[in-house]
Amino acid sequence: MPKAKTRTPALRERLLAAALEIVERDGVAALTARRLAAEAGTSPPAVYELFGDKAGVVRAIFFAGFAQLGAALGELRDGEDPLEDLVALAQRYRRFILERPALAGVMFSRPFASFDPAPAETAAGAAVRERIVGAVRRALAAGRLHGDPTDVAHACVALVHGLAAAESARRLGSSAAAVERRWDVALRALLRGFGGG
Amino acid sequence: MPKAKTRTPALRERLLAAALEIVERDGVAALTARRLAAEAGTSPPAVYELFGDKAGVVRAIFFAGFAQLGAALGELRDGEDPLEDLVALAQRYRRFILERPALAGVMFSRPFASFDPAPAETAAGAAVRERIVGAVRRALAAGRLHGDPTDVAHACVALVHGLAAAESARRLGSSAAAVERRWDVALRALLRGFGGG
DNA sequence: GGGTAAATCGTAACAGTGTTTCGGATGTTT
DNA sequence: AAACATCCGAAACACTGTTACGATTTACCC
Repeated sequence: MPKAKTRTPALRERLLAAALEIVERDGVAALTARRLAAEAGTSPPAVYELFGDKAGVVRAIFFAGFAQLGAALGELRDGEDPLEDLVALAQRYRRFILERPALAGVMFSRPFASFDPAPAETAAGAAVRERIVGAVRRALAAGRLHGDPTDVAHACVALVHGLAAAESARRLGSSAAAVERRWDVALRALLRGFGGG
Repeated sequence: MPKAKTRTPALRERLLAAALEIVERDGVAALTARRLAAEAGTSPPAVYELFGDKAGVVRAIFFAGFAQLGAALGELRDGEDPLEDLVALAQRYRRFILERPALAGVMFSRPFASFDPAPAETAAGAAVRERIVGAVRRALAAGRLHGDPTDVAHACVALVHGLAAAESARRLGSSAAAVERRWDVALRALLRGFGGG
């Protein structure tokens, strides 16, 4: 038999952690196969065995980012007012972008890429979407919103995603106060339009 | 004296046209200095003399994209109902993004960290912003909407981007009718939330 | 006209990238 | 100890952004 394998799932996790660190420390441009391998104490071919290609590394970062965002949203507890829960979700969403700008850049950098129909990509954001959709459903059940649940949920998710992408590209305004106000104004307007107070 | 210069503004325009074609045909990853130079019948150093560096080429595409979007929106004529004008603008915006996903990707993602879209978009997107904010202002003047025009415009644009991202990821619904309805429902809810009837 | 000088162009080079090959190292088995 | 199967990473390959520099072309001057 051969010698013991070191290119294991454990090494994959170490590489992914190193990749996230490189991206957050030096930006996505600094993420190269050689640097990543060195940072994790291995060699470039290991990266290719474990991730396929460089796009695979970026894809893994993309997944990890949405997983972390989903976890952050999951920490929020449901309150009395489902509408305020939705606002709180949006605020947490925004805080994530502010705290991890480089990671958010990777997550929102391919806005309309004519991706190959990648079901995995949509799976990445499933937890995030689920959280928002759940709050919408509760608001509908409480009579605070009206309309088709799926339509309302899609609209809310789209607006939050659009605001996140805009802020991540620094396109939502120059002053922090203006950006924050725009999140609030936009979200409350949409909720009001769906019958919310 | 020297020989006649060929790296003129005219060549710059030919290069820019070739760059747009490459991006739309093969994606932004296929845009390399050598390919671009070959496509325009010149050599790589010409690209660097006329655009500075590769980021300069991308920046030029960014500007050209907003000019084209501004022209597309400019073709729409004002109607009687400012709210319907806004809906029509959104639909045209949507069509642009879906018809030219690669170009839209360059325009609405942050291609380079050193390239801050905020001030650049101020210059490039002037016509676009003018068109949307103008329609919002008319709606405000007609008493059909309420709020800060810039805030309202940003909210509309964010929603449009979010819906476009969802649609191009095939996440907005399976049937064309459902997708269409969701665009309409979401947009009209937002306008309603801003005081539109 | 011939020679000089200036200015332009594109070839070729440099460093660094993603990616793959392959020879040597490693451990197991007989 | 010898044979063997397997794994790893140094090195190679094609390509990238970018730049230095020699070849080439033109205008001018004597």
